[in-house]
Amino acid sequence: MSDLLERLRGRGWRMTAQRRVVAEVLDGEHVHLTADEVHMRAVVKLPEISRATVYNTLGELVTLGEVLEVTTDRRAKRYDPNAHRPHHHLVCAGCGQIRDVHPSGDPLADLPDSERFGFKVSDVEVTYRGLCPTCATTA
Amino acid sequence: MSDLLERLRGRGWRMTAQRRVVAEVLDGEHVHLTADEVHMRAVVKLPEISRATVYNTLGELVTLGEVLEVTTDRRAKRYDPNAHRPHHHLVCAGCGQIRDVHPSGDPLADLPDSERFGFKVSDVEVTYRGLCPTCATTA
DNA sequence: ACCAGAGCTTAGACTCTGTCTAAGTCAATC
DNA sequence: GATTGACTTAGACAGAGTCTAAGCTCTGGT
Ligand SMILES: [Mn+2]
Ligand SMILES: [Mn+2]
Ligand SMILES: [Zn+2]
Ligand SMILES: [Zn+2]
Repeated sequence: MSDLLERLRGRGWRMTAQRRVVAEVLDGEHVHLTADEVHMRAVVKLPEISRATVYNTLGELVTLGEVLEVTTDRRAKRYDPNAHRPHHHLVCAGCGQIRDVHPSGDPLADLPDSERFGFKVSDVEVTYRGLCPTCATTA
Repeated sequence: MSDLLERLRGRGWRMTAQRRVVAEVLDGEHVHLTADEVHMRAVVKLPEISRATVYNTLGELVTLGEVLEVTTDRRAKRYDPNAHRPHHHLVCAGCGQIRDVHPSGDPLADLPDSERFGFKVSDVEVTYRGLCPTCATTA
């Protein structure tokens, strides 16, 4: 993802300090940050960056397919820089941490035509839920 | 689900007009309503019922396992009275409608131990996304 | 049947995410 | 270096849900 900035420039993006910093934050952390977490980390590098710009930039990156949105609950959306290798997620119901997982099997193939109701099905998300080792023992 | 009220009484619930009405709304409609939609329908039967009570009652029903929460986007959560037959969901990206689907295969079995990171995995949600026949042609 | 009181309901304030707006700033081009 | 349209900003706004404090009511015990 280090060539993200190049790809963006190629798409006609103005290269601003703000966009660079948001890209750096996502590049550095292969985790699933909320917009406010991205903002907090961006502020360290560029104190005057605004919340609105972080939201705008994240939205643009999602539209470009460079970052995925992950919604596992009604709390804040999380932004996933691992957009280029398909995967699913395992979420701890206790602490909310998210891990990337790669199940075997193809859930799209598991949906027979008779269960598609004429929909053009284009995507499937699988969310596993459970308790991480820490939360399981602290329960 | 018509014996829902009985089960709830058995669990020590006080039987109030408000709870009865919420249960009736969910019983009557095998669809996926938002809390505000439940409230609107409840108000028809019991005009003074409050939004807070609808939220409280839905939350209790979810805790008891009588109703499922379905979060397919960042809009309002939806409440699913079909809690006793496992199923997954197919969501139209255009109009937001939700259908119950029953894929073959068991996604839980498809998650190898090496991909569980020591989690106690208890549940899996599969969300198919696509366009319904109407939205696919109107696109 | 009546009472006490725990449990339930209510209105509205509040929180949390995220979006929008209008004014100011700046990167890219000339 | 000037121009200009894209970008950024602060803060207002909105939607969904939670919380609170006060009042009401269901239920069990008498
Ligand atoms: Mn991920
Ligand atoms: Mn359902
Ligand atoms: Zn945990
Ligand atoms: Zn549709």
